[in-house]
Amino acid sequence: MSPPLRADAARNRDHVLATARSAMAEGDLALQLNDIARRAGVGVGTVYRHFPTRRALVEALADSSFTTLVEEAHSASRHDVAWTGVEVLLRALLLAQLTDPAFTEVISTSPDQDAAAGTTAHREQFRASTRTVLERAQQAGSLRPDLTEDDLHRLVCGTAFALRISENPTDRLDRYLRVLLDGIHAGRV
Amino acid sequence: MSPPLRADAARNRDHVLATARSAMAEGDLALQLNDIARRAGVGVGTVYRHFPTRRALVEALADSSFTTLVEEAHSASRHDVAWTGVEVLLRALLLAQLTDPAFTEVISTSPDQDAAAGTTAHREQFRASTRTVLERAQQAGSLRPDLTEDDLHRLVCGTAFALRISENPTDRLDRYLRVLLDGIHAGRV
Amino acid sequence: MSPPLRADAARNRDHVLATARSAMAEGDLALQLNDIARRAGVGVGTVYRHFPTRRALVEALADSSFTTLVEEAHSASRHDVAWTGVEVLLRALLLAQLTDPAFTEVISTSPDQDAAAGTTAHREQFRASTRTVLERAQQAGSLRPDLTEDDLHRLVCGTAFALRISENPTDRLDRYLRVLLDGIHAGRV
Amino acid sequence: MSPPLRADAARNRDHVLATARSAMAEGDLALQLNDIARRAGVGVGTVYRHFPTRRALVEALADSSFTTLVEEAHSASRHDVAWTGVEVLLRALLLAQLTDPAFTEVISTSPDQDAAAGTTAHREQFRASTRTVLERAQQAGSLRPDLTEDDLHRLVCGTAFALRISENPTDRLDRYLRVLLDGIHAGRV
DNA sequence: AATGAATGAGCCTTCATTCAT
DNA sequence: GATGAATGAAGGCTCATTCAT
Repeated sequence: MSPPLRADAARNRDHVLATARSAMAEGDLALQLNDIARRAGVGVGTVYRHFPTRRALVEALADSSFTTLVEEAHSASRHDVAWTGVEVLLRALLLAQLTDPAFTEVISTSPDQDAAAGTTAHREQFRASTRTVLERAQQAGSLRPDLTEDDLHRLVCGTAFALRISENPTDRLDRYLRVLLDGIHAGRV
Repeated sequence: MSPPLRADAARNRDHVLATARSAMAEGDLALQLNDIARRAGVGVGTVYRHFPTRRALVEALADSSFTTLVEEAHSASRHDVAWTGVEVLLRALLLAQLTDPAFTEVISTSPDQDAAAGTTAHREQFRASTRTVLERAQQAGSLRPDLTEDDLHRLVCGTAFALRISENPTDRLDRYLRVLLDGIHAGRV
Repeated sequence: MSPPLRADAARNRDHVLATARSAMAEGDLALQLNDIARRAGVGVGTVYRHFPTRRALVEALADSSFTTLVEEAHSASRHDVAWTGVEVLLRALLLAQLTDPAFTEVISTSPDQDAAAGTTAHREQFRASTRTVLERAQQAGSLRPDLTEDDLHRLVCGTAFALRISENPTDRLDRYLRVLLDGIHAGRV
Repeated sequence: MSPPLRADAARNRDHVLATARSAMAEGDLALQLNDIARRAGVGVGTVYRHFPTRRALVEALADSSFTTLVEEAHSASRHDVAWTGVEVLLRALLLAQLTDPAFTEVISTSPDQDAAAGTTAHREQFRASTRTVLERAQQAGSLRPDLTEDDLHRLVCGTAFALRISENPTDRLDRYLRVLLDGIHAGRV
């Protein structure tokens, strides 16, 4: 659709992205375009050219996490054991959120009016895989039948939130994930 | 500690609080002191006198939810059936968050450097009750032994988050709470 | 409606107005609020408090010219000789435009969505007087019958424009005004 | 003076001009070079190469109106009836302004420091014809003797302005032009 | 010649906080 | 105590112009 970027432009764009990623990693979730420009040693205009809004930048940052996740979700949807698919999928989604604050923002938020095409596509693909995973597990009788794909999605976001407000998120990851998995398992109902 | 407020000052304070509560209820989570002052028909200075920081105002707003919750937690800690205590406590904590955004902010956040005495006290009392509830349930064998009081606390905040990013939080409350309760129940381990 | 300004606030407001008037007189028709603030030695916020938009400032600037003009127009509408009323009115309107660029902007422009109450009132009063002047002169047979009050209004704005793009506006004023007056006199038709 | 343009360059130039003309016709009087470039599907650099300043572009746009006008003015200067020459000339100048905003900008403005050769020439030719028309009419006793060519010029610009700030310029053209013509006719003095 | 990415000054506006009245 | 005017740092964004490709 759009022509490939010129080499120098691409380099700039990547540099801005890298800078933004660092900023977020350091906990600066505000991600102000002016600030990123300054940090990247680049004119504001350059940042605005590549990312007309803060949201556009966030989505671009989230892209790689999203790509990975989409693949993981797809393979999760083909696991021999349906329930294992659920486990794998949820862990992947949770891990992505612990790792990448930009991704967390995108995934915890309703789709943007004018999201990048890529983001919309990823979302759609991920939803599809999730739906498959969910249906298989429900048919296998291992997943509560009263949960929808949206529910799963949000419950994982909630778990990620619980981890985020904790001191050592990574240490607790397995425990909290286990709680979630046990909670959604059908056995108990 | 501080002298009782003059009657008119107290009236002002209450009015500001009421205004702020309305604002938050309407979804204005920014809660700008200037804005509140204007809405309350009161000078900015007045707001600042009573609530030197935004956080102070938020804590004041959260106070009544906190008071209620502390009572509920206390009575939960005396339930005949330990597990029922857990259920009651968690539901109360969850409900408070769905109802009162100010409370949500306070409870999802590490204690403030210079929090109001009341807030600190409430927090402590609530922690104590929670601890009791938790220990009783763990001794009764109904609650996973590997969960601490902090874990419980955060898991509920996570569940509240999951509800908050949903369309009709109230409709889903019971389902999500059930997931959480099943997840933390010891039966499965 | 709004409470009277505090003394110091009023002083500030006046100072900003004076600064803005100077700026315009010096030919700076852009009238940027930041710039005015700097020139006035006042915080930007102060300017914005008193004049939330550039237009509000312009209207405030135009106010005194408008007040004078409205009076002149009113007395013009009571002249014994209807045609003299026309002459007086048009000269007054023309002069106001040569003297006050802010007034020129307001009067050459369609009424603002949210104009100050004063501006709207002035406009209305001026229109009314103009209408009277016009009707009397038309009934006396001295003014072309095919001209409306809007036409008069705009023709004067046009004449003011002709003067503005000239080197020595004031020197030409009488000549251009004469051309206009002769042009709208009925005698010739 | 400058070498003839390469064919493709000429095509580009024309295309930019056409785009700019459309933009102005649509009421975009700002005429930002960046914007024009984008609309024309051409690099900014290309626009800058052909038109180093906004003004240069405006003058280029005005060129064709100017050419036509110069011819009309010339033929007006040869009318049998001197006064008719005045009528024809003024109407032509007025019409050009109603039709072409670029021309209006050029003609209402003092000659540019570094105007294109063509513009300067056109101006000169137009001035010459106007002077002729004016002198003949004054000698014939039909035009006020106290008007200079500059006066005529500006009075027409003023009339154009009056029309421009009106709702239906074209509907009023004849009336306003009549007012002007009657105003400058010598009969009345 | 053409391209269009980059620049960065600079305007607009908001808002937390202070302090004279 | 209450008031609300003043402050000005700070962030958002645009756009004329340059220059490497």
